[in-house]
Amino acid sequence: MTDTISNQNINISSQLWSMHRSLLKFYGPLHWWPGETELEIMIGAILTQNTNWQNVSKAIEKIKEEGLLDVQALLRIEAEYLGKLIKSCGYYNLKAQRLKNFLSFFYNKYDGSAEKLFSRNGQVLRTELLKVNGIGPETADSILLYAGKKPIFVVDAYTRRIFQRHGYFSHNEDYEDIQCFFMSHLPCEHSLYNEFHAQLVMVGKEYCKKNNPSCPQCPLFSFL
DNA sequence: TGCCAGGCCGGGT
DNA sequence: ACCCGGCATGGC
Repeated sequence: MTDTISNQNINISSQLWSMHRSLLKFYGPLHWWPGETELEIMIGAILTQNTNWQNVSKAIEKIKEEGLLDVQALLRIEAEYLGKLIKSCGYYNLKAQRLKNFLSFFYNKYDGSAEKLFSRNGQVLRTELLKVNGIGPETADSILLYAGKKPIFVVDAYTRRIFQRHGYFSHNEDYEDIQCFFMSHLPCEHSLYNEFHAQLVMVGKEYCKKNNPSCPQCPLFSFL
C-alpha cells in the first residue's frame, strides 16, 4: 500500500522532471522575469493580472519614460495620473490603486528596500503580501519567486489548463492544492521553479489556449 | 468581428 | 464555503 503510493509519487516526480527537461531543450533558458530591478518585476506582477504581457510592457515603458519607476515617486503622483500611464494594460483604475496599495506597504514597512523586504522568510512574507488589497496568491508568489528568488512555485491559468489536459487535475482544485502538487514532487529550488513556470507560460501561450485543442507541434504532446 | 489575456475583490447565497 | 459580476485595453 505505502509502496504503491510512494511509487506513484516517484513516478509523478520523474514525469514532471522529464517535462521540464523537454521544455528546456525546446526553448532553451528563458531568463525570467522580464524586468531589470526587483521593483520593476513587482510592478509587472501586479499589472499582468489577467492581462497580456505585451500590454503590460507598454505600461512599464510609459512609467520609465516619465522617470517614475521609483517607489516614492509613484506614491507621490495621483492615482488618476498613474492610471493614465498604465492605461494600456487594462483595468487601469483598479491597478493604479493596487499598485499604490502595494507601494505603501513596501515603503511603510520596508523603506522601499527590496533587500529588507526579501530578508524576510518566504512564507512569512507571503502572508504579509496576501493582506495587501489587490495581491492574491499568484501575484504574491510571482513577487516572491521572481523578485525575491524564494523557492515558491507559481500557479497560473496556463499551469492549471496544461495539467488538466494531461489528466493530473480535475476542475475544482484550489490554488494551494496545485501549488502543493508541484512543490511536493519537485526539488525545492528557486531556479527550477523559475524556469518551469516560465516554460509553462510559453507552452500555454503558443499551444494550450482556451479553445485550442492540443496539437503535435506542442513540446509536451508526447506526454499526453 | 469576437474572443482572449501570466487575477482579484466584494457581495450574495 | 462556493459562485458570480465587475474591472478594460490591445492583438489576432
